[in-house]
Amino acid sequence: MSKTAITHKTRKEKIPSGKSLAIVEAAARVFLEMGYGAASMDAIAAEAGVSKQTVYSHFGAKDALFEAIIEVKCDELMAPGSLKLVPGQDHAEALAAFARQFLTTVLADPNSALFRVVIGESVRFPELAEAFYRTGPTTVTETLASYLAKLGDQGVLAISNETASAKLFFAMLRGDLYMRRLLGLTPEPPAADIEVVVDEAVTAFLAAHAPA
Amino acid sequence: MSKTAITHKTRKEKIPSGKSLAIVEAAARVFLEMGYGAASMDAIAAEAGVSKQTVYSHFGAKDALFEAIIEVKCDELMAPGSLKLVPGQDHAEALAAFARQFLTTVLADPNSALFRVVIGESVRFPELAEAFYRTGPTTVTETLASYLAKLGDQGVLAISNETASAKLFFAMLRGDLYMRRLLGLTPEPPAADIEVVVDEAVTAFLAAHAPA
DNA sequence: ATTAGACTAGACCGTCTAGTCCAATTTATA
DNA sequence: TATAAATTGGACTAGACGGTCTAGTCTAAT
Repeated sequence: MSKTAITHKTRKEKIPSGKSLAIVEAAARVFLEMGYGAASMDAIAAEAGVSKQTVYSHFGAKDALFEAIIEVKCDELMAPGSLKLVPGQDHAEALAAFARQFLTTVLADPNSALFRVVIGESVRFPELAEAFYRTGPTTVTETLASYLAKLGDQGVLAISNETASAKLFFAMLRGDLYMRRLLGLTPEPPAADIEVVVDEAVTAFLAAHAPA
Repeated sequence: MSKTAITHKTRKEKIPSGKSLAIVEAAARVFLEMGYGAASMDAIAAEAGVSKQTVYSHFGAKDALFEAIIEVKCDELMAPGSLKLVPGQDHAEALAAFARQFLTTVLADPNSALFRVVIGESVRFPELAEAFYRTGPTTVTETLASYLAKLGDQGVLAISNETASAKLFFAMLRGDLYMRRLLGLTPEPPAADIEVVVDEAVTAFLAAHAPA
């Protein structure tokens, strides 16, 4: 009697299967587009092509579904190993390639929508904001910082505080274009626009860290 | 009968008088704290110590009230002339002072809440996002750009594109601390924390624009 | 004393939404 | 095929919310 498993764990509780996946994807679309408040469970069920009850069977409540969606999307954001920093080449080009990947990812449509929603709901869902910060900025900063430390040791760059320098580099990348994306004032930018930002940042960064 | 003037324009339609002001302030508090969706007109009326009908007499509807509040707050953000760039002194210190003012303002509590709300509601209220961008980033960038152009002409700094350089400078200021404020992960920072960011940004900026 | 308009408190309406319930139906499993 | 589990669809509850309306108070000018 109404014992519909709240947490879907039949068999292997692996990756969300058919319906569950459909719900997650639909919810992601609706939540990211409309925000938490304006998104209705009916809309999500309809978008998933699934009955409302099924949504509630898989995820118990709206906030739980929202949290699940955001966590999934945060992981996806970093998942594809896309943010790889490959050394070996000339360091300016390595930095540029890294920056290019970062900006392309971060400025892409679903991701900037994700950021917007996380910021907008950071009061109601502080844990999500923290999780976002941890999987996003923190991770990526550490990656760059350890690379910068290496460059510093090799004397290629003058690095006194690799973490601070890494943060500064990302700050340079999050410039005007980034802000306009945050405010929804600009569509997903073409690669050329990104390249301009990357060039400026890399140039300035290298100048600011030129070895003595 | 029941012809309570929708737009309160008795006498001189000046600055919002008693009740009107109370409503604006209460609405600002509630909207900035809870966001548009979660804020209820009842809560605003209660917070203002005013009847609901009075709120509706002064501002016709929820969205109108919200837009009014955001516009007022955007203006306040830039109003106090606080963002003055005073030349004359040593240019490093002028830049630092400007940066200090900027960050102190932008990281202050009601202002970062404002930014959060504008971002969160940028889909529903695109005009507000645009207005925010115009009164905020655009204005401040122009101020700095014209100063940088002067420094460039004097040969103090190597400035090839003053607007791009100004944007880069602000990007450097919007670093990790800024991001954590956006996500609501940190309370209003003490002046010392701001000073660190300012120093790093100014140092890097000057290094990147050192004259040949 | 009258009048007009701002204001109040709260009832009220219609709508929307989260969440529940259930009988009927589909799907999967054994 | 038979049985159990998952799903459906839609009715339903309960409450919040935007917005309106009413009845009545207060104040200041006429």
